[in-house]
Amino acid sequence: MSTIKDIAKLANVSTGTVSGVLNGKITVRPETYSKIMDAIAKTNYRVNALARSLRTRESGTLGLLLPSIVNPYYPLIALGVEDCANQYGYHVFLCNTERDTKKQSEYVYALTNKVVDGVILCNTELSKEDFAYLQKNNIPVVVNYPVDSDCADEVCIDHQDVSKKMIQYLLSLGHRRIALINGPANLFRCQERILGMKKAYEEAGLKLDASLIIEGDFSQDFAYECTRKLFKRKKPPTCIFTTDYMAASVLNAAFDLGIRVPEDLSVAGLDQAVVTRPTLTTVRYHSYEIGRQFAEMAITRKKHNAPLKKRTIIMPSSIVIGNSTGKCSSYIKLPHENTFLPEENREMNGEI
Amino acid sequence: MSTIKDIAKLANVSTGTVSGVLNGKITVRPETYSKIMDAIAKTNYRVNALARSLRTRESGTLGLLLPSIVNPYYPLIALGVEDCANQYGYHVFLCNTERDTKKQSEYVYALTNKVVDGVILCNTELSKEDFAYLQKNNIPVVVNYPVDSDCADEVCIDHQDVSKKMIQYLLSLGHRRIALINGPANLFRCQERILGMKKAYEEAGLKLDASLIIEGDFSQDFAYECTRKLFKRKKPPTCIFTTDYMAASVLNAAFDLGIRVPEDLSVAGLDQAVVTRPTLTTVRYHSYEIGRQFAEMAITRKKHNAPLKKRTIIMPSSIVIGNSTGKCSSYIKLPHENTFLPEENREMNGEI
DNA sequence: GTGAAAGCGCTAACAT
DNA sequence: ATGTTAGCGCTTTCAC
Repeated sequence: MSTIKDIAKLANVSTGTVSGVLNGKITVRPETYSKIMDAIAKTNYRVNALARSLRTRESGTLGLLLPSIVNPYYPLIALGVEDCANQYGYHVFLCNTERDTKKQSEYVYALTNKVVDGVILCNTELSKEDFAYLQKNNIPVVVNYPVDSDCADEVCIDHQDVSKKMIQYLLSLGHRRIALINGPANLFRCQERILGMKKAYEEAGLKLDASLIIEGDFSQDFAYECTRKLFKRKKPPTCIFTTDYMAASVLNAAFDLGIRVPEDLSVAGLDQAVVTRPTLTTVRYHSYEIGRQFAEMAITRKKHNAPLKKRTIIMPSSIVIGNSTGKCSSYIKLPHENTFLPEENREMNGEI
Repeated sequence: MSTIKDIAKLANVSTGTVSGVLNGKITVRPETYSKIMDAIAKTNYRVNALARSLRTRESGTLGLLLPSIVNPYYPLIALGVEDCANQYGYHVFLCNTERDTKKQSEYVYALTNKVVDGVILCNTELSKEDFAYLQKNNIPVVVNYPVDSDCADEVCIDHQDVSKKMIQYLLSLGHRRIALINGPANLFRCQERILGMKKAYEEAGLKLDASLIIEGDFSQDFAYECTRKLFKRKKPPTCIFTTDYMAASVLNAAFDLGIRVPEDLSVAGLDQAVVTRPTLTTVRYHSYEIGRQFAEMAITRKKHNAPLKKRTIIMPSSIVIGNSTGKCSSYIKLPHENTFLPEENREMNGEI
């Protein structure tokens, strides 16, 4: 490997000149320029990014923390992050934490050691210590959930609103027993989804059966088993609302149970990450764009020398109606069910 | 950020001692040891990996080139690579090339600049120049297809054998019009799959309709459209064989066309990356393990100081029978079809 | 066992 | 316009 010194010697100039030319920071005589370029071509010279970063304190790398890479939602985001980063000449360390707090910490510290220019926390809620550590080291942080810090940027989705609107839509189809297969209850977005659901019920003057809000772990296995269990209940749901990845599993479970979708069960997803039959009613998040925003935020914050005020973007989202949801029917009316109008429906005061 | 100098000053020792202790390369008096440790704890010191790498020429990072990240096969591999790398204290640059030759090149050069300890080329067939460049820079390279170089390791799958066995299985079900929705014809594994298919037909004494071998681009859109087109043919296939990601799309297309799987059409996949209904007959590759092997190879090659001989591993694979394949029937016998035993079948000499 | 000092390859003042 | 030089933070001889 040739170094800047070799180039300087070959071109009969100083290393400073070579460096200046390479970075477009100085103007030189055309003669000098070509001498340098010739030398570079001859030696196949390439900058050592490590040495450069050591001096400039810029590494041209971003760390992207994801809770999963198997859930198809995240590759979509990673794609956006990567594309945008590449456009800026940046690269991305992919850090798949598997929702493991320890792995999260390790990544945070490892990334700091490697002097990344920014860290993107996608659905990765760090501990106070880890977050503080990033801040102390002046590493630009971009998150997709609200944080206290004034100097971390946020690329968010109004999860509460999304959830509320979807539930409203499902209620409008006549569903009164909607199960929410949620993620871990301590996560912000999961709490928001519950709130949105509650609001939708409240505003409709309906009461919500709390047993239909289920805390899961975002895994397909859980969703599958959960669906089976729901259908062992005396009053199974007429509709299941969950993330796309889990919804795919719900569809499979329904298939295996001989439950028709949407005739017997409506299924609604969240984040438009899977392609199924029947097609899924879901919420489009523009994941790729979210990814791009993540990178954009991190990089611009780094490039900005002056301290930047916190920036918050709420990304748009829209409900996409598929074939997995339909009017609520009573196909799976169980023997023990009241054959009269169920009490839930009565609460709707004839709005159906 | 505190440096090794700060620690040295605080502990009243030299930087060399601190460094030696930190890397476990020297033994010091317990007293000295605790002085250093105290100082480190007090200052929250963390090594600067950049500076260290600049000296040691080891960065603790691997570059992983993938042709796609949306195809669920690749996240699975990435997971394996990452986990194994992490165990060795390494990190992974995820490089999603989208099968774009230019992006591939750019990544190769960028990674070299950043002084990666190894590059994993997963289904990424580099140009001669790019490959040579890596070799010239002494960067350990691991591939999953045969390469000329004596010093690149190979973690392969016997694609020909896999393809042959699957086709044999499908033939055994009575299928005689099996369509192969393949990837780009210039790719090694795609060629191998064709060869395997041909062998299976040959050995069965059957002749293969070349028009059923279709060059695709691994995209779901292509697979979907391709399926539709196949069913516009006078003689549609009774079976479609393709990769899992595309197979999922084939299932969707069949659903949309009202074609029942497996009654009207059998579908077989490759790489066990999707979960569908009906469940897919596919080939299990142990993708996660492949990923681990990738990382293992790259890292051990780097750690080995003496030049290592080329290592080649053939990873096992096994056919997994799902519900997407079944005995060939004549459900979709079209009016123009001969009602007598089709000529293809006659070639089987009564073996059916 | 520990310290001093050179140097990895680069950039950025500061000279000229 | 170009050269000189210090130094980023670390490791590693080589002394002692």
